[in-house]
Amino acid sequence: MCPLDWMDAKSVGQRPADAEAGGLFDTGDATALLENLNDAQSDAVLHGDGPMLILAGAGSGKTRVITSRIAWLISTGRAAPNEILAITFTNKAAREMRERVAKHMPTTGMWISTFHAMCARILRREIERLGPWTRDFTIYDTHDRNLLIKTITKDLGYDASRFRPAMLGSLISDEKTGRYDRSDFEASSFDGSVESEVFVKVRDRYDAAMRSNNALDFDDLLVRTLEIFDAHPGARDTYAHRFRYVLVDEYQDTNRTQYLLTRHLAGWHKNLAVCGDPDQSIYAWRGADIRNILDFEEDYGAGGDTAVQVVKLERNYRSTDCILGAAQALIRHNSNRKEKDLHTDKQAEYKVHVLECGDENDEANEIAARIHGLRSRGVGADEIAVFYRVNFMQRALERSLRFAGIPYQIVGGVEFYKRREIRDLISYLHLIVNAKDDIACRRVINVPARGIGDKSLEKLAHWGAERGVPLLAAARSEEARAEIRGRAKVSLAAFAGLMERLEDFADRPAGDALQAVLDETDYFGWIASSGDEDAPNREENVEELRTHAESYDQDTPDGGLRGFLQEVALVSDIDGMEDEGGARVTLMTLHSSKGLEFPVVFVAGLEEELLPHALAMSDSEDSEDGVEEERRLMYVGMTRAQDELFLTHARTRLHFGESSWRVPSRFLREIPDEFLENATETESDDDVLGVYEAPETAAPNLAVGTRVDHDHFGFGVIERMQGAGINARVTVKFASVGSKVLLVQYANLKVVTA
DNA sequence: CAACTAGGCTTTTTT
DNA sequence: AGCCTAGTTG
Repeated sequence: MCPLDWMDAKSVGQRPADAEAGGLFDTGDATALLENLNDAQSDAVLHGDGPMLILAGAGSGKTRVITSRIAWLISTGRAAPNEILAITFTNKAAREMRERVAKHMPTTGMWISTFHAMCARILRREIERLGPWTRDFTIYDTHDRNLLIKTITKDLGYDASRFRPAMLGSLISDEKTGRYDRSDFEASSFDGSVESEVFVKVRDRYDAAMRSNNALDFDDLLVRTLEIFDAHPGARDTYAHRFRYVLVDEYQDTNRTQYLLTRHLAGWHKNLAVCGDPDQSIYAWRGADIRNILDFEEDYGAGGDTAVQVVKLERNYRSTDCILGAAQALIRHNSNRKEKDLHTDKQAEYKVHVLECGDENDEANEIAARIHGLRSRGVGADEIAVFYRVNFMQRALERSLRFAGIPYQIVGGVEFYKRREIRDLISYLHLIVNAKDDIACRRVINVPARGIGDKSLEKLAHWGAERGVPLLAAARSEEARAEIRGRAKVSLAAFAGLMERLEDFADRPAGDALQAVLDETDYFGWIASSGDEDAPNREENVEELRTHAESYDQDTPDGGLRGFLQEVALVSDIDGMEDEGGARVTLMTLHSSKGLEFPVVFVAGLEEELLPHALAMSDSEDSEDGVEEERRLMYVGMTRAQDELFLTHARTRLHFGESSWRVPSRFLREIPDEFLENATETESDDDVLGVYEAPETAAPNLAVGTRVDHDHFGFGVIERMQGAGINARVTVKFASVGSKVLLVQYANLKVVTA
């Protein structure tokens, strides 16, 4: 096998279970594909050549249309499998689409992936055209990116707490995803300020560092591919000629760079089908530009020889009329949208439930209790999902579910690949493949702790920088080590030797390489001796990584360490979601829920400042744009539900260790009563911007004489209550320390019932 | 010079 | 409540 082709290994291994060996697919299969499609759906499936825009409302059977279309194109001989390019939003969606197409025919040679995975694949072949990079480049995730920016910022002598790496990083990203034009930058007050001066300096240094580290960040994957397409038409045409049909899903969430890539890829055959729903555009903050889909018709129709075929999928097969009605009523509050007539035949058995709760724990307990009820009614745990706006909300939910004995899985959150031990080991592997990866080297040079501290590291980095030599090369240089004394010097030599022994594993299977790292570093020994109470957990994580690597080797014999690292770099939260392994309730952010569906859905935290989120309203130029995107997010969440939908909010919530009063979300008021059950008390008597009145006492369940439990002071009895709302105070007589006056909102008192 | 401990400050969402 | 930074100790 040609070494450049190792990225193809994966698709080669894929073989549909029910494909007939050899032979073509009988045309009868094509008619079977069209069964049970409505008119609009079959229009989309049967569209011939030329551009097509599929406006697919929530739950309108979009995935089925795309997969049927692919199958139709192939079974009618319009395209060979390797002439199909389908781009999805997540790796999980790509995997599912491949599986569904595979039910009809072999998918060998078909490209079904995300933009990022596609670009990574192209770059593994083409990037050497751009100069310093080699095809062994490392992909940096956001965390790696921020680490590098931080060292650069400090290196330039700036205060990293004033110029925060994450902030600078997202500006760099904004530029690359085309969120801002150059002219926007120049026109803004940002230009010419100290901030912009710092930004420009950091950005240029970052760019240079990425080249010398032989690394690319997520945005670079797209941008560098685009650069190659622009500068090397021959290279571009290889792909443009190959892909006779191009399909892009979730088109409303593509950014400027992805738009341009799509233009290149579909530029030859011009058979581009895009699919999406402007009402579900929720990634503007990441550079997604809704104009891509809104202007598609004009864009691809104007001056072209074929008009754009526009198909509207407006029949919803997912939700009940009540859920759909509520969601539609909500989204109509967005002024900046095209109205569409989404309808369903499914009669509601239940209205949308609105649950008002005391605090975040009550909310979580209430959800757990409802789930318990649902399950005893025969609803499977895997048929239930809980969505929330921000990750920290997961903790309270998790605790309640665990307490209630309800099995659950969390998508995202403390992601597996973000855990320290996993990052350490992956960094070792990166360093084996790409010796120029200074971020990886910095990470592992003192892991396990071998007495190489900041000072030695900086000396080494300085030595390397002066000579334009990577950190690892410096560590391996006797001359560089001569500048360092004591135990650090000895350890450095040991580290150099270690890496030399690991070097050869670059071309070996991932499992072997990982095992070598574990052996060489005595990683388990180091975990065990750390005395960390978390040690067993960390060992387990490492075991899981080992299993992961081994199964990758098994499934992808030609992938090797490089292939494994690539896959790992691009896995997303949602990709880890398991469909098997016992029925479990799924917990995830609203953003992650896109594209999924569940019979029963809970959306928690329907409060102002949380949903819509405060930062979404403050940080865009136009706060109304921010609110509209939040409303779309809510819309996405609601339309995931098939039969039953619960919306919950709390009166107080603990955030940053402080409890505060919450105002129910405006989104609740925007849903007409007719769709709701248990309308909240704020419904009736509030004007448009109604303010939620805090109850007289901070906690209605507290009263003089109530027995309470306090985290620190233990048991006590309430002697006196004063103040109201946020100032409410109680005097509690504790068994241990006598009487104390406490602010109710901070005290976290639990009523003792027994 | 590296490992350990206390205070400050922060988190929206993710390929 | 946690993570990072700065200050302290071995």
